[in-house]
Amino acid sequence: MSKDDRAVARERIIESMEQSAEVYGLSRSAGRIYGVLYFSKEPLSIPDLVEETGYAKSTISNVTRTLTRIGLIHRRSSEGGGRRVHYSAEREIWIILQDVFQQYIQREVQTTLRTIQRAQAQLPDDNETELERIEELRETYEDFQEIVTLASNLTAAELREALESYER
Amino acid sequence: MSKDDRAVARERIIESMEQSAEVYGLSRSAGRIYGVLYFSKEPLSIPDLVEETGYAKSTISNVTRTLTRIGLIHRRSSEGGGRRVHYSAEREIWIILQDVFQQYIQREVQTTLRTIQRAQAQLPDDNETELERIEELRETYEDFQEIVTLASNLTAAELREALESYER
DNA sequence: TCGTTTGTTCGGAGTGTACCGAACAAACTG
DNA sequence: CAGTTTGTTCGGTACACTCCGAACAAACGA
Repeated sequence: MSKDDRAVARERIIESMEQSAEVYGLSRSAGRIYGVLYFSKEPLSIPDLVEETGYAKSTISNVTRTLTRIGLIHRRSSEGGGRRVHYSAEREIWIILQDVFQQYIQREVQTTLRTIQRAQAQLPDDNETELERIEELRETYEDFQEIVTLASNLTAAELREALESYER
Repeated sequence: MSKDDRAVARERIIESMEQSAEVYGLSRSAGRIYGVLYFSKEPLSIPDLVEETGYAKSTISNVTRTLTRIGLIHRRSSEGGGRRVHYSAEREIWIILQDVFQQYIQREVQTTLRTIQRAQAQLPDDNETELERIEELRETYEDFQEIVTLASNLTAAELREALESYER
C-alpha cells in the first residue's frame, strides 16, 4: 500500500536477483544493478546507478560492460548524441536464458563433443573398456546437443507446450 | 592405436571434464577425480585416486565427499566389509544433470517465485509500473517452474523426442 | 579557454576458495 | 600388542575475484 511497502517488496526481489546472479556465475553487484534497471521506468546513466546502488563508479562501469556483453542489459547513447550513456534492462528473461545457454552450455557441449570425436577417430577398435566408455559419452553428448539446439529455437511458452503435450 | 595414444585421448576427455566441472560450480579437482573414476574398470579407493590424480589425500577425501553428496559418484564399503572405501562414477550423465537441476535451478526458481508472490500479496493494485513489472516476472517464473518440473520427469531420449515431435 | 561531468583503466585491500601437509582416529596385519 | 594402512579434520598458503578509490581521457558548459 504505502510507498514504503512497495520499496520493501522491490528490495526483496532485487535481493533475490542478487542471489540468482551468483548461481549463474555473476557477482552480486551484477544482480543488483540488473534489478534496479529492471524496475526503473526510464534508462539510467552510470551516475544514476551509483546513486541507486551505492556501488563505486568503477564497479558500475565494469559490471555494466559485462552485463551488456552477455545481453542482460542494453546500452544506449543518450538522445542528445553526447557522451552520456544510458542502460536499460532486457526484460525478456527467456531470451537472456537462451543466450546464457548458447554461450555457456552449448559451447561447452560442443567442444566436449569435438574432443570426444577426435579422440575416437584416433583410436582403432580393439575392444576395450575405455573405448566403450568413450562411445557411451559420445552418444549422451549428441543427445544433449540436439536437445539444446531444439530448445533454443523455442519460446518459453512453446517449450512448455511441447512438454505438456508430449505423451510417453 | 598404441597404449600411449589411448592415454592421450583419455587425458583430453578428462581435461574437458575438468572444464565442465568449473561450469557447474565445482572445482577442477572434482572434474578430474570424476573423470578418472569414469574410465576406471573397477572402483577405486582413496589411495588409488591419490596415485592416479596426484592430489593430496585430504583433497581426495573432501572432494569425494561432495561428489558423493551430489550423486556424481557412489561410495561403496569394500567387499571385505572393512574400513576401506571404494568409489565408482555414476555413468548416467542425464541423471546427474537432472539432480543438479533439481538442486540448483529448481530450488532457485521456487524461492524466487515465492518471494515474488509474497511481494505481490502485500501490494494493493494501484496500477503502477512496478506492479506490472512484478506481475511480468511472476508469469515468467511460473513458466520456468512448469518447464523444469516437466523436464525433470523425462529421460534424455524422451525429452529429445518431445522436442523433435513438437509442431509449432 | 578553464572548470565540470561522465566513463574507463589501473593498482590495491579484503575475502573466499582450492589445495596441501600434518595431526589424528580407526581398523587391519604381523 | 606394536606397526601399518586408511580415511577425516584442521590450520595454513596461494590464488582468484569483487569491489574500491585514484588517476586519467573525453566531452560538455561557462
